[in-house]
Amino acid sequence: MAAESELNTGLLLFIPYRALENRIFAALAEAGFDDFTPAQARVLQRVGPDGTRLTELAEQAQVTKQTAGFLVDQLEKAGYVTREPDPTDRRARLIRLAERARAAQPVAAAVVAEVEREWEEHLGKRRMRQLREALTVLREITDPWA
Amino acid sequence: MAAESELNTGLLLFIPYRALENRIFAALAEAGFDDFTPAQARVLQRVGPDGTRLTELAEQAQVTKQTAGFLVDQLEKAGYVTREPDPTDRRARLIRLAERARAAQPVAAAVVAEVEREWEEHLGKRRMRQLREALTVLREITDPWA
DNA sequence: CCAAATTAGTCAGAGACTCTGACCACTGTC
DNA sequence: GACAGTGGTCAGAGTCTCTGACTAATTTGG
Repeated sequence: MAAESELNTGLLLFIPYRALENRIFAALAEAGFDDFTPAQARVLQRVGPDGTRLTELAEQAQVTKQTAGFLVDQLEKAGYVTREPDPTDRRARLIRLAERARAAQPVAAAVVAEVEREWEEHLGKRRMRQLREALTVLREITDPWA
Repeated sequence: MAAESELNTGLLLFIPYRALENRIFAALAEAGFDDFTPAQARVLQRVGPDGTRLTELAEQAQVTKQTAGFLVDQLEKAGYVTREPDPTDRRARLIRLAERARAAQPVAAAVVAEVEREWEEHLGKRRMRQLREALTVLREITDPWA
């Protein structure tokens, strides 16, 4: 609610985050991956290589499992994920990345690499390293599930 | 879509941002300011001390002006903002903070200060300063409207 | 072993958010 | 003073998210 020269750290964190997200989204759309929404992407991003349970996705994305289920439905219809029974627990099902998601990964990774390179160029190697180090340490007390 | 030890910088930025936002939201709710939503808060946060036009709020919050108008309607009904004619342009109206928003500000500010103190304690003064400096410089190339 | 508590997920319904498209009122320019 | 541009609203639809209630499978305690 203020706009003095010293922004609060939260907004300072958010600004580059959103810039990166926008870039990724635009690049994916340009590459033909324009059939999913930001909300779906936030869930998709958290599907692990060996599959992930719905409840776990919901926790990490900080939504209810109903919401996560709804989003996974869309992603499944669009061919980005599959649902398979979890061999270790017959109540559960594992969400796995499908072909279309694996095709999108390199595109997203390339943009992330490109943006990080731009940032490093602007900040300088030293400050970029300091930024990542500080954020990594900060994660210890701000990441509720890790 | 990956979970190696080295997270991409975007996620690293997002984790503490969300942690801070959650803290602010919880504190405001506990203080009785529980009658607004996150989406409304993101708009409210951007109302300047001398009032701000709807279009400007929309740009900064990265939503359409229709969406911003919808959110301002809610905030107005809940007593957080007022709409007044802009003396310099009869098409425009200035959104201004109302009493209830001014009452909430110190609560939010206190939480931000508290969280920043915790972060500084965990990171150390030096790394905290480096973090803020890097983010401030990064803003130069990631903040589209500033 | 079995009853109770817990956990994984779904279904139903409602509210909140966001968009596109169409539109009106005012401003600034030539 | 027409006209392109800007500030804002109205209408309608699609998306996201939640609460509450429920089923099925697992885990726990006696």
